[in-house]
Amino acid sequence: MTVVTRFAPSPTGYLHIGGARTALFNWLFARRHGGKFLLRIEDTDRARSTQEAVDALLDGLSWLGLDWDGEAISQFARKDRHAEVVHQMLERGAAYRCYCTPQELEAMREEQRAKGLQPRYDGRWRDRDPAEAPAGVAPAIRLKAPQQGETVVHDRVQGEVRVQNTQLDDMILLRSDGTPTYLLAVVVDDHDMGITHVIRGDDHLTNTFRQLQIYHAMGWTPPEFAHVPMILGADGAKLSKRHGATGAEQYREMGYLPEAMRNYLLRLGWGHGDAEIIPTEQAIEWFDLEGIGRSPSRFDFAKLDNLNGHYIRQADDDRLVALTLPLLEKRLGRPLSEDERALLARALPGFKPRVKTLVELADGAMFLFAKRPITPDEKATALLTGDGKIVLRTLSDLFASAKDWTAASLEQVVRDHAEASGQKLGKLAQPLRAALTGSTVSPPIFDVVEILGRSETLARMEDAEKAP
RNA sequence: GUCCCCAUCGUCUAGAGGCCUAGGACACCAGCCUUUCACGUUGGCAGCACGGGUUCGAAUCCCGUUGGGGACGCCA
Repeated sequence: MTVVTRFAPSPTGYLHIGGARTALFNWLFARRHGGKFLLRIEDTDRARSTQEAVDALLDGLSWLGLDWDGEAISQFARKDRHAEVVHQMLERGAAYRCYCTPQELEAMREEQRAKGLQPRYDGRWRDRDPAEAPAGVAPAIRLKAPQQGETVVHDRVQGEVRVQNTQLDDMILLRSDGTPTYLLAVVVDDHDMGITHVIRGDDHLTNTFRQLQIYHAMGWTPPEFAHVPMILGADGAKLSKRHGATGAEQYREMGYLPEAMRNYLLRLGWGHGDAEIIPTEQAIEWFDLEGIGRSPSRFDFAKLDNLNGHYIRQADDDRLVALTLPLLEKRLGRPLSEDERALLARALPGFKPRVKTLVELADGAMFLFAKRPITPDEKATALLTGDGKIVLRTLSDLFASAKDWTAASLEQVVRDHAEASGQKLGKLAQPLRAALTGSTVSPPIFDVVEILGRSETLARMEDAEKAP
């Protein structure tokens, strides 16, 4: 049997990070088994389902590198088929018409709650003669659910989960306006699309009982289910806007690499022995449902940062330049020239091991393009007084007469001077760093000197000397 | 409120009754490396929620308590 999985988000305007992990698991499982990964947009709520909202979803998935097979399917477009199935159920006596008004149902629920009961439809139209139907009321169609026994979900993550059928009521399948409800649409679509494995958030676990009843009523074979525990915020509460970034594209903006996100999301709720760094190729080889944990996990930025730093170090230089370019241009408010791009490319290796995100990379590289005189930060300024100025004067002279402008030879010049004058190298390097980068933290300073070039270096040193 | 699920270091996890003196990773602390900060490397801190069982033996099985999460719509 060929594996067919799906990701079925409703368009909320962005790809929720929990949804992203669900999509990743489905994608991985399909790729692992040489199956298909389908995408279905649950767009039956017309108000929310704008084109922008759908595009945001697709963008998020594309960024994460989760490619789906075939065209994305619109659930809304399938509403006639959903209605058709409900009418089949009506014909075979598995469903019935309910003429209750929303007000009547609300009153009923209110009464039940007052008695401390679980609010449930009491089945008042289940066996009632349709001839008693009030005139002018369009009926909703409900499932004639079993009233005895129990419904059991054999879940690949949660195990065997059972509920008494008395806990479930006769759910609405088709609204009085003829549109299908979510529970029904999902089942029909999953069946028609040939989905073999439904991997989704465990907020759907209790929905599964009702969906199973629909499968049974139609005589369809249900797919395998795997309900993945949810992702919580650092404080253990359900992940929400309050926790900051909930959308995948926000992570892109914060400078995370898609491969780092994939690795992080994979390890959040799934494990394979002691493996931590799991590139996607390896993940496809290893991914299984057995490795999914059963308890909810908390989102941890520190670990994401660590992973992102790792993947930045691994990343190809040209790619990093391309990704950082727009961030720099936004900061500078102008495009980078060819020369400046080359400068960035040469400086990149120095930044790679010291940044966790592309944003940090862009921030760190800004000094390269700053207009003279640069503005040193507080700590750097402190290094550029008294002794610092003397150091710069001396180094300026040494550099000015240097015949070979390379990091190695310039470093040798400074080292020789340090030794001759009995000073520690750091004593000389720090004022230099402050003068050239405006900071006390930077890539190796002689690399910076080489990359900046003779004239810019000497000019910045002079600026710092002259500064009050 | 009713029903369902869950419970190992601060966080993510390994653990399928004896391989557990509970392992790894992140974070944190210290040493080394070093021109800064990182990277790298060495070491350290830190956990089986609690209470009962079952068993020769329990982090692992059972029950309860507590705590957390989810579901209860003519939303998805």
